Amino acid sequence: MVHVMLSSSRKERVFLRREQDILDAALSLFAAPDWEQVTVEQIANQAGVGKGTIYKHFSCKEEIYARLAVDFHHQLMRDYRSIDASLPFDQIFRSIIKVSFDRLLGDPSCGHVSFYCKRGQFVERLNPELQTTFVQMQAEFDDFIASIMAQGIAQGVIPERPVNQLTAALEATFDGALRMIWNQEVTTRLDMSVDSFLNIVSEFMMVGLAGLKH
Amino acid sequence: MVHVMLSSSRKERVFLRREQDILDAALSLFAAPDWEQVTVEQIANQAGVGKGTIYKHFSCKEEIYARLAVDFHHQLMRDYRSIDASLPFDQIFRSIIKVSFDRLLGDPSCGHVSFYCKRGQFVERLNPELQTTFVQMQAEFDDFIASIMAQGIAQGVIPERPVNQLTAALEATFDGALRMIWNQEVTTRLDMSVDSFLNIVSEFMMVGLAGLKH
Amino acid sequence: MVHVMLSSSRKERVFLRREQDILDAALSLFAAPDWEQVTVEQIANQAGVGKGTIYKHFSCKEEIYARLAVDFHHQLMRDYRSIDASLPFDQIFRSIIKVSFDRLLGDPSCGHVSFYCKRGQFVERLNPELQTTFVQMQAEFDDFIASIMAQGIAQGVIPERPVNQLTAALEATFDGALRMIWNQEVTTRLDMSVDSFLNIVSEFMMVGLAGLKH
Amino acid sequence: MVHVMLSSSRKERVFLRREQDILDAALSLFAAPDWEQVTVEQIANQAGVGKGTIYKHFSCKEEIYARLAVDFHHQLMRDYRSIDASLPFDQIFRSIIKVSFDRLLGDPSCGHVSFYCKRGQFVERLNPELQTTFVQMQAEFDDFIASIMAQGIAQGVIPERPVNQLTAALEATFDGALRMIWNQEVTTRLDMSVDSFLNIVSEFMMVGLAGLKH
DNA sequence: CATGAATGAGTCTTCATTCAT
DNA sequence: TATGAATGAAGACTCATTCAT
Repeated sequence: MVHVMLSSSRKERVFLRREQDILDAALSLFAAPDWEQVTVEQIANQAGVGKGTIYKHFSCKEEIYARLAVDFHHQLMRDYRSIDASLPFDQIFRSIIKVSFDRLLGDPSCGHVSFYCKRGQFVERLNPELQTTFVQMQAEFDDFIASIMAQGIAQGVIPERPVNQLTAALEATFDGALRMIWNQEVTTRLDMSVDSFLNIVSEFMMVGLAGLKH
Repeated sequence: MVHVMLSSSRKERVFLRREQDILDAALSLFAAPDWEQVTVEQIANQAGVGKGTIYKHFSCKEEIYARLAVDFHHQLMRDYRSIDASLPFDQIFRSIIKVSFDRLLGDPSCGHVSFYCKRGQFVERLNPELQTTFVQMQAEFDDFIASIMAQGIAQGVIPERPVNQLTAALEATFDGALRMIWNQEVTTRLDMSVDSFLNIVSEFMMVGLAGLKH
Repeated sequence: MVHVMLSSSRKERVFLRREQDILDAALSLFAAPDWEQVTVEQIANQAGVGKGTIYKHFSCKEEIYARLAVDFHHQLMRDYRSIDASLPFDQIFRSIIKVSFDRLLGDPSCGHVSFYCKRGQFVERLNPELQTTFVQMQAEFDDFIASIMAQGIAQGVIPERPVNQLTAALEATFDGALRMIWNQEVTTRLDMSVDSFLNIVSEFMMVGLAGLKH
Repeated sequence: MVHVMLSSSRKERVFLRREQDILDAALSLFAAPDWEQVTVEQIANQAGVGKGTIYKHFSCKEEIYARLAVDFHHQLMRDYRSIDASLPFDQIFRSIIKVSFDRLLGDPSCGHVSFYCKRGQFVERLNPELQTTFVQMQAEFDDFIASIMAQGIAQGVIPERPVNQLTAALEATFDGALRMIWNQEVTTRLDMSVDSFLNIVSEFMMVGLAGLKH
């Protein structure tokens, strides 16, 4: 009995491992500059599986992207939660920025995926289950940010305004900065190191946030 | 002889007019939400020309995008130059932001095009001539921004730092804000009007810029 | 030893039961309008067995159809044999028609299966054993019909002609009528009830058969 | 001017000829026993054109079948109209049967196509224009049959009943007979020549029709 | 020069069948 | 024996680009 269960569990483990192989393969391909042209066949080859196998794990190509985005979200939230919540606001804030950039830059494909999944109609095309997941992810993220902002307001470091107003420009800056790095505009056009760029952007965000009028 | 020349000249005018027709057609199609799926055939139909004619004017599909980006750049620069240079820095700065957003939001296709042309490897795939044009465009833009920043520094409104450091985060914020608007994140997720969003973002940029430490 | 035999016998019973489960599952799926798109996986799911199990019982998908056709043939023959052979010919004849239509229309999947198995090359692709079975089935059916026709001839109700000539047009009418019902031509295009249609067709067959000249 | 028009007309002629090539190719492939497995690529190869060319002429695979069915309908109607309408009913009736069988048996693919297009949901999946065409075709056919039947009734050869009741069983017999010939049941199982079979079937139809009670 | 028919490589997706556990 | 994951050959359809007229 135990043996049977182990055997069954093994099969399941192998299946899940292969699913991860596929996700890893996709992620590695999405890191390349031509990530938008990645085909299901390429993913299959890279994962060392047949094309049909992909469709045992994912109902369509976009579901792979979605799953990667979900995985990425969980990683990011784990990173966030590992930040010491007792630190003063500005240190938490900087940590969040740093952690976010680290994640997104550590693997360009993460960024590509996030970016892809933000495309108009992307979520709408997913199956209902995944749509719900995406909604929950957003809520989880928003809640976290809201709690941090509340702390900042309590500490008097940032103005007392609705959270969405506080984060609006931050998100914009963050997103834009990422894209500039991915597009290699930072190192070529701006001619500065990514680190310097991130320092400036972080400073900018901190100052901008604190300076938002009441 | 004269007749022939006139005839040739008229032909040439017709030819150029047709080129503009194609560009206009492409622009109008790129305004739709499904602009990424626009085909050469659709452009040809919209322009009222044959598909083959497109290739008399542009060596490939991407060249159309490139040409639109060039045209857009010129419009934007014209807008910029129409700003009264004698105003105080912060008014000029706000005007630039306003003018930029107006252009990019007034016509979604402009945004789509700029966005498309920033894709990795896009410029590299163009023919040398267009590549040069893109480099010049960038230089022209940089020069303009540099001159404005110099003014701000001279007026003591912004810190005395290299231009690229001053503009780095601004560009990021600007880009990110645009994308958020296009993706309809502003009106749905952040649940605020585009106008409110732009006000916050502009304020944020102004404050952030002024607050960049030495 | 005895224990082993019992065990084996039970196993065997379970195995045969499972085979019937598969056949039942297939039959139930073939009843739907999209029966031509039924997949092996659907059959396995419906039967509550694994896809691989199907291939322990049937060497290929078509063999399932073949087996269903065989089962159906036996049902039909049983129906036929339950008709009182001492009745006058025309009552027997009408009973046969009625029984046949009842069977084939009572369960659409029976019809779909018969129809499928009549497709060109279908029998030829089967394994020799099944081919033989099909030949025997046909022979059994032909013999039965021949005996009925002989009765009719003896009673002077139908002309004295070779059986194949007597049944040729009957079969055609019967087949065609079935298909018209399945295709819903009867209720839509002809705009009559299936019952009225069957009455007319039965009458037509009876009259046509009796009227075949010598 | 004339030259230009001729030139334009030539292109059009070539285009139409190629369309006919594709239809001819499809028709020839649909004649084979494995006609249900014919692929777009096969049609393209047979027609000597590229796969993409097919889609310049037909929006999808099923449209090819539909067009073939339309063409076939016109041929058949032309055949029908060439029958001398002043003949006595039973001669007209036999002519119609003969002409129909000749057409459908002269080219097996015609039959396959008619058969395919009668499949449930086939017409529903076509574009509205073709759906209308199919409705009109049916109406045209029905009108023709109705006029013939009216003649038969007027001559007192067949009972005075609604047309749909008169034709219901005829259609069934006709359809069934065709399928039996295509499936080679006639020559193998019934062991008679197609001609003999057709004679019997025609006789059967004539007798059955005349004998339908009031 | 203008045209649009022709092209065919490339895309996603399906499914009968196999085979290791 | 039962399983279901894996396979890969097809399949329908798309579209940027070419080229004969």
